[in-house]
Amino acid sequence: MKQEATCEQELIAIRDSLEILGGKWKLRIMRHLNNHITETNTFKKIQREVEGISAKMLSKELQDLETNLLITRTVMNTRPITVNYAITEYGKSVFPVTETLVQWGLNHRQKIK
Amino acid sequence: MKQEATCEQELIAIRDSLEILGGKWKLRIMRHLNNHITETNTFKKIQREVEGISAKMLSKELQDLETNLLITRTVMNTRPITVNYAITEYGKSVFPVTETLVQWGLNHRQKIK
DNA sequence: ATTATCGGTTAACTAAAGGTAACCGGTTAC
DNA sequence: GTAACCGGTTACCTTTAGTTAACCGATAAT
Repeated sequence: MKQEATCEQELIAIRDSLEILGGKWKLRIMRHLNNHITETNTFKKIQREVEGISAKMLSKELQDLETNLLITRTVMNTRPITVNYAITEYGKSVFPVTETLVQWGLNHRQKIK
Repeated sequence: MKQEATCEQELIAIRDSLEILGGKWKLRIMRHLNNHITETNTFKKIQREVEGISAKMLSKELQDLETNLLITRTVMNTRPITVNYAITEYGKSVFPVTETLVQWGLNHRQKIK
């Protein structure tokens, strides 16, 4: 549901969101997982498809997202071992955030060209 | 209008958006200006109401936002001189982004408590 | 004359984010 | 046995973000 808040509370809410979702990679990872929600998403696959991210950053960002219950990490019983990352129900709540950023970015690109 | 894109283009769009709107302060400043769109927003007033921001950061962030045509800066003919910052028509397009972050932040705060 | 307000700038610094490259154990294919 | 793939970790370094405090000129109030 839509919630009401004072301007001050709104700014605090933005700060809270950015603490969890801010930085260069987290929202991109979340969007990617949401776009591939029916597939298995291994570490290497994510690294290939979220262009430019290093193993170190990906590892750290995935840990942060898991800590905040936005994704799950599952070690699969395969040879060689693979690890599947999946978005949680709660993680799906991030979709509107990524969607507005996608739309704004697409629109901005059109505007400046 | 809503635009369609491939997953790859979507991730690029998010990157583009974050290049312009990312960081700790820009979205908070934009939200504040949007919430006080009918008032005059002077430097000191913004600094008081966007809690925690230093003069240096505010100055820098306002310059960045002006460069990207999201806000205007107007020196007023008052004594002492005041400067009014106002959101542009284009700047209003950022509102949905801040709105989803506000809602997510409010919801998250409820969830973890 | 002194103090205060406005709208900043500057310098010096610290902290956080992010990048690069080497390396790890385990497994499988050649 | 050697090379390749998976899923990372570690150490080292650079860059960016952000903080603190001092200071500036102009104007106005006491």
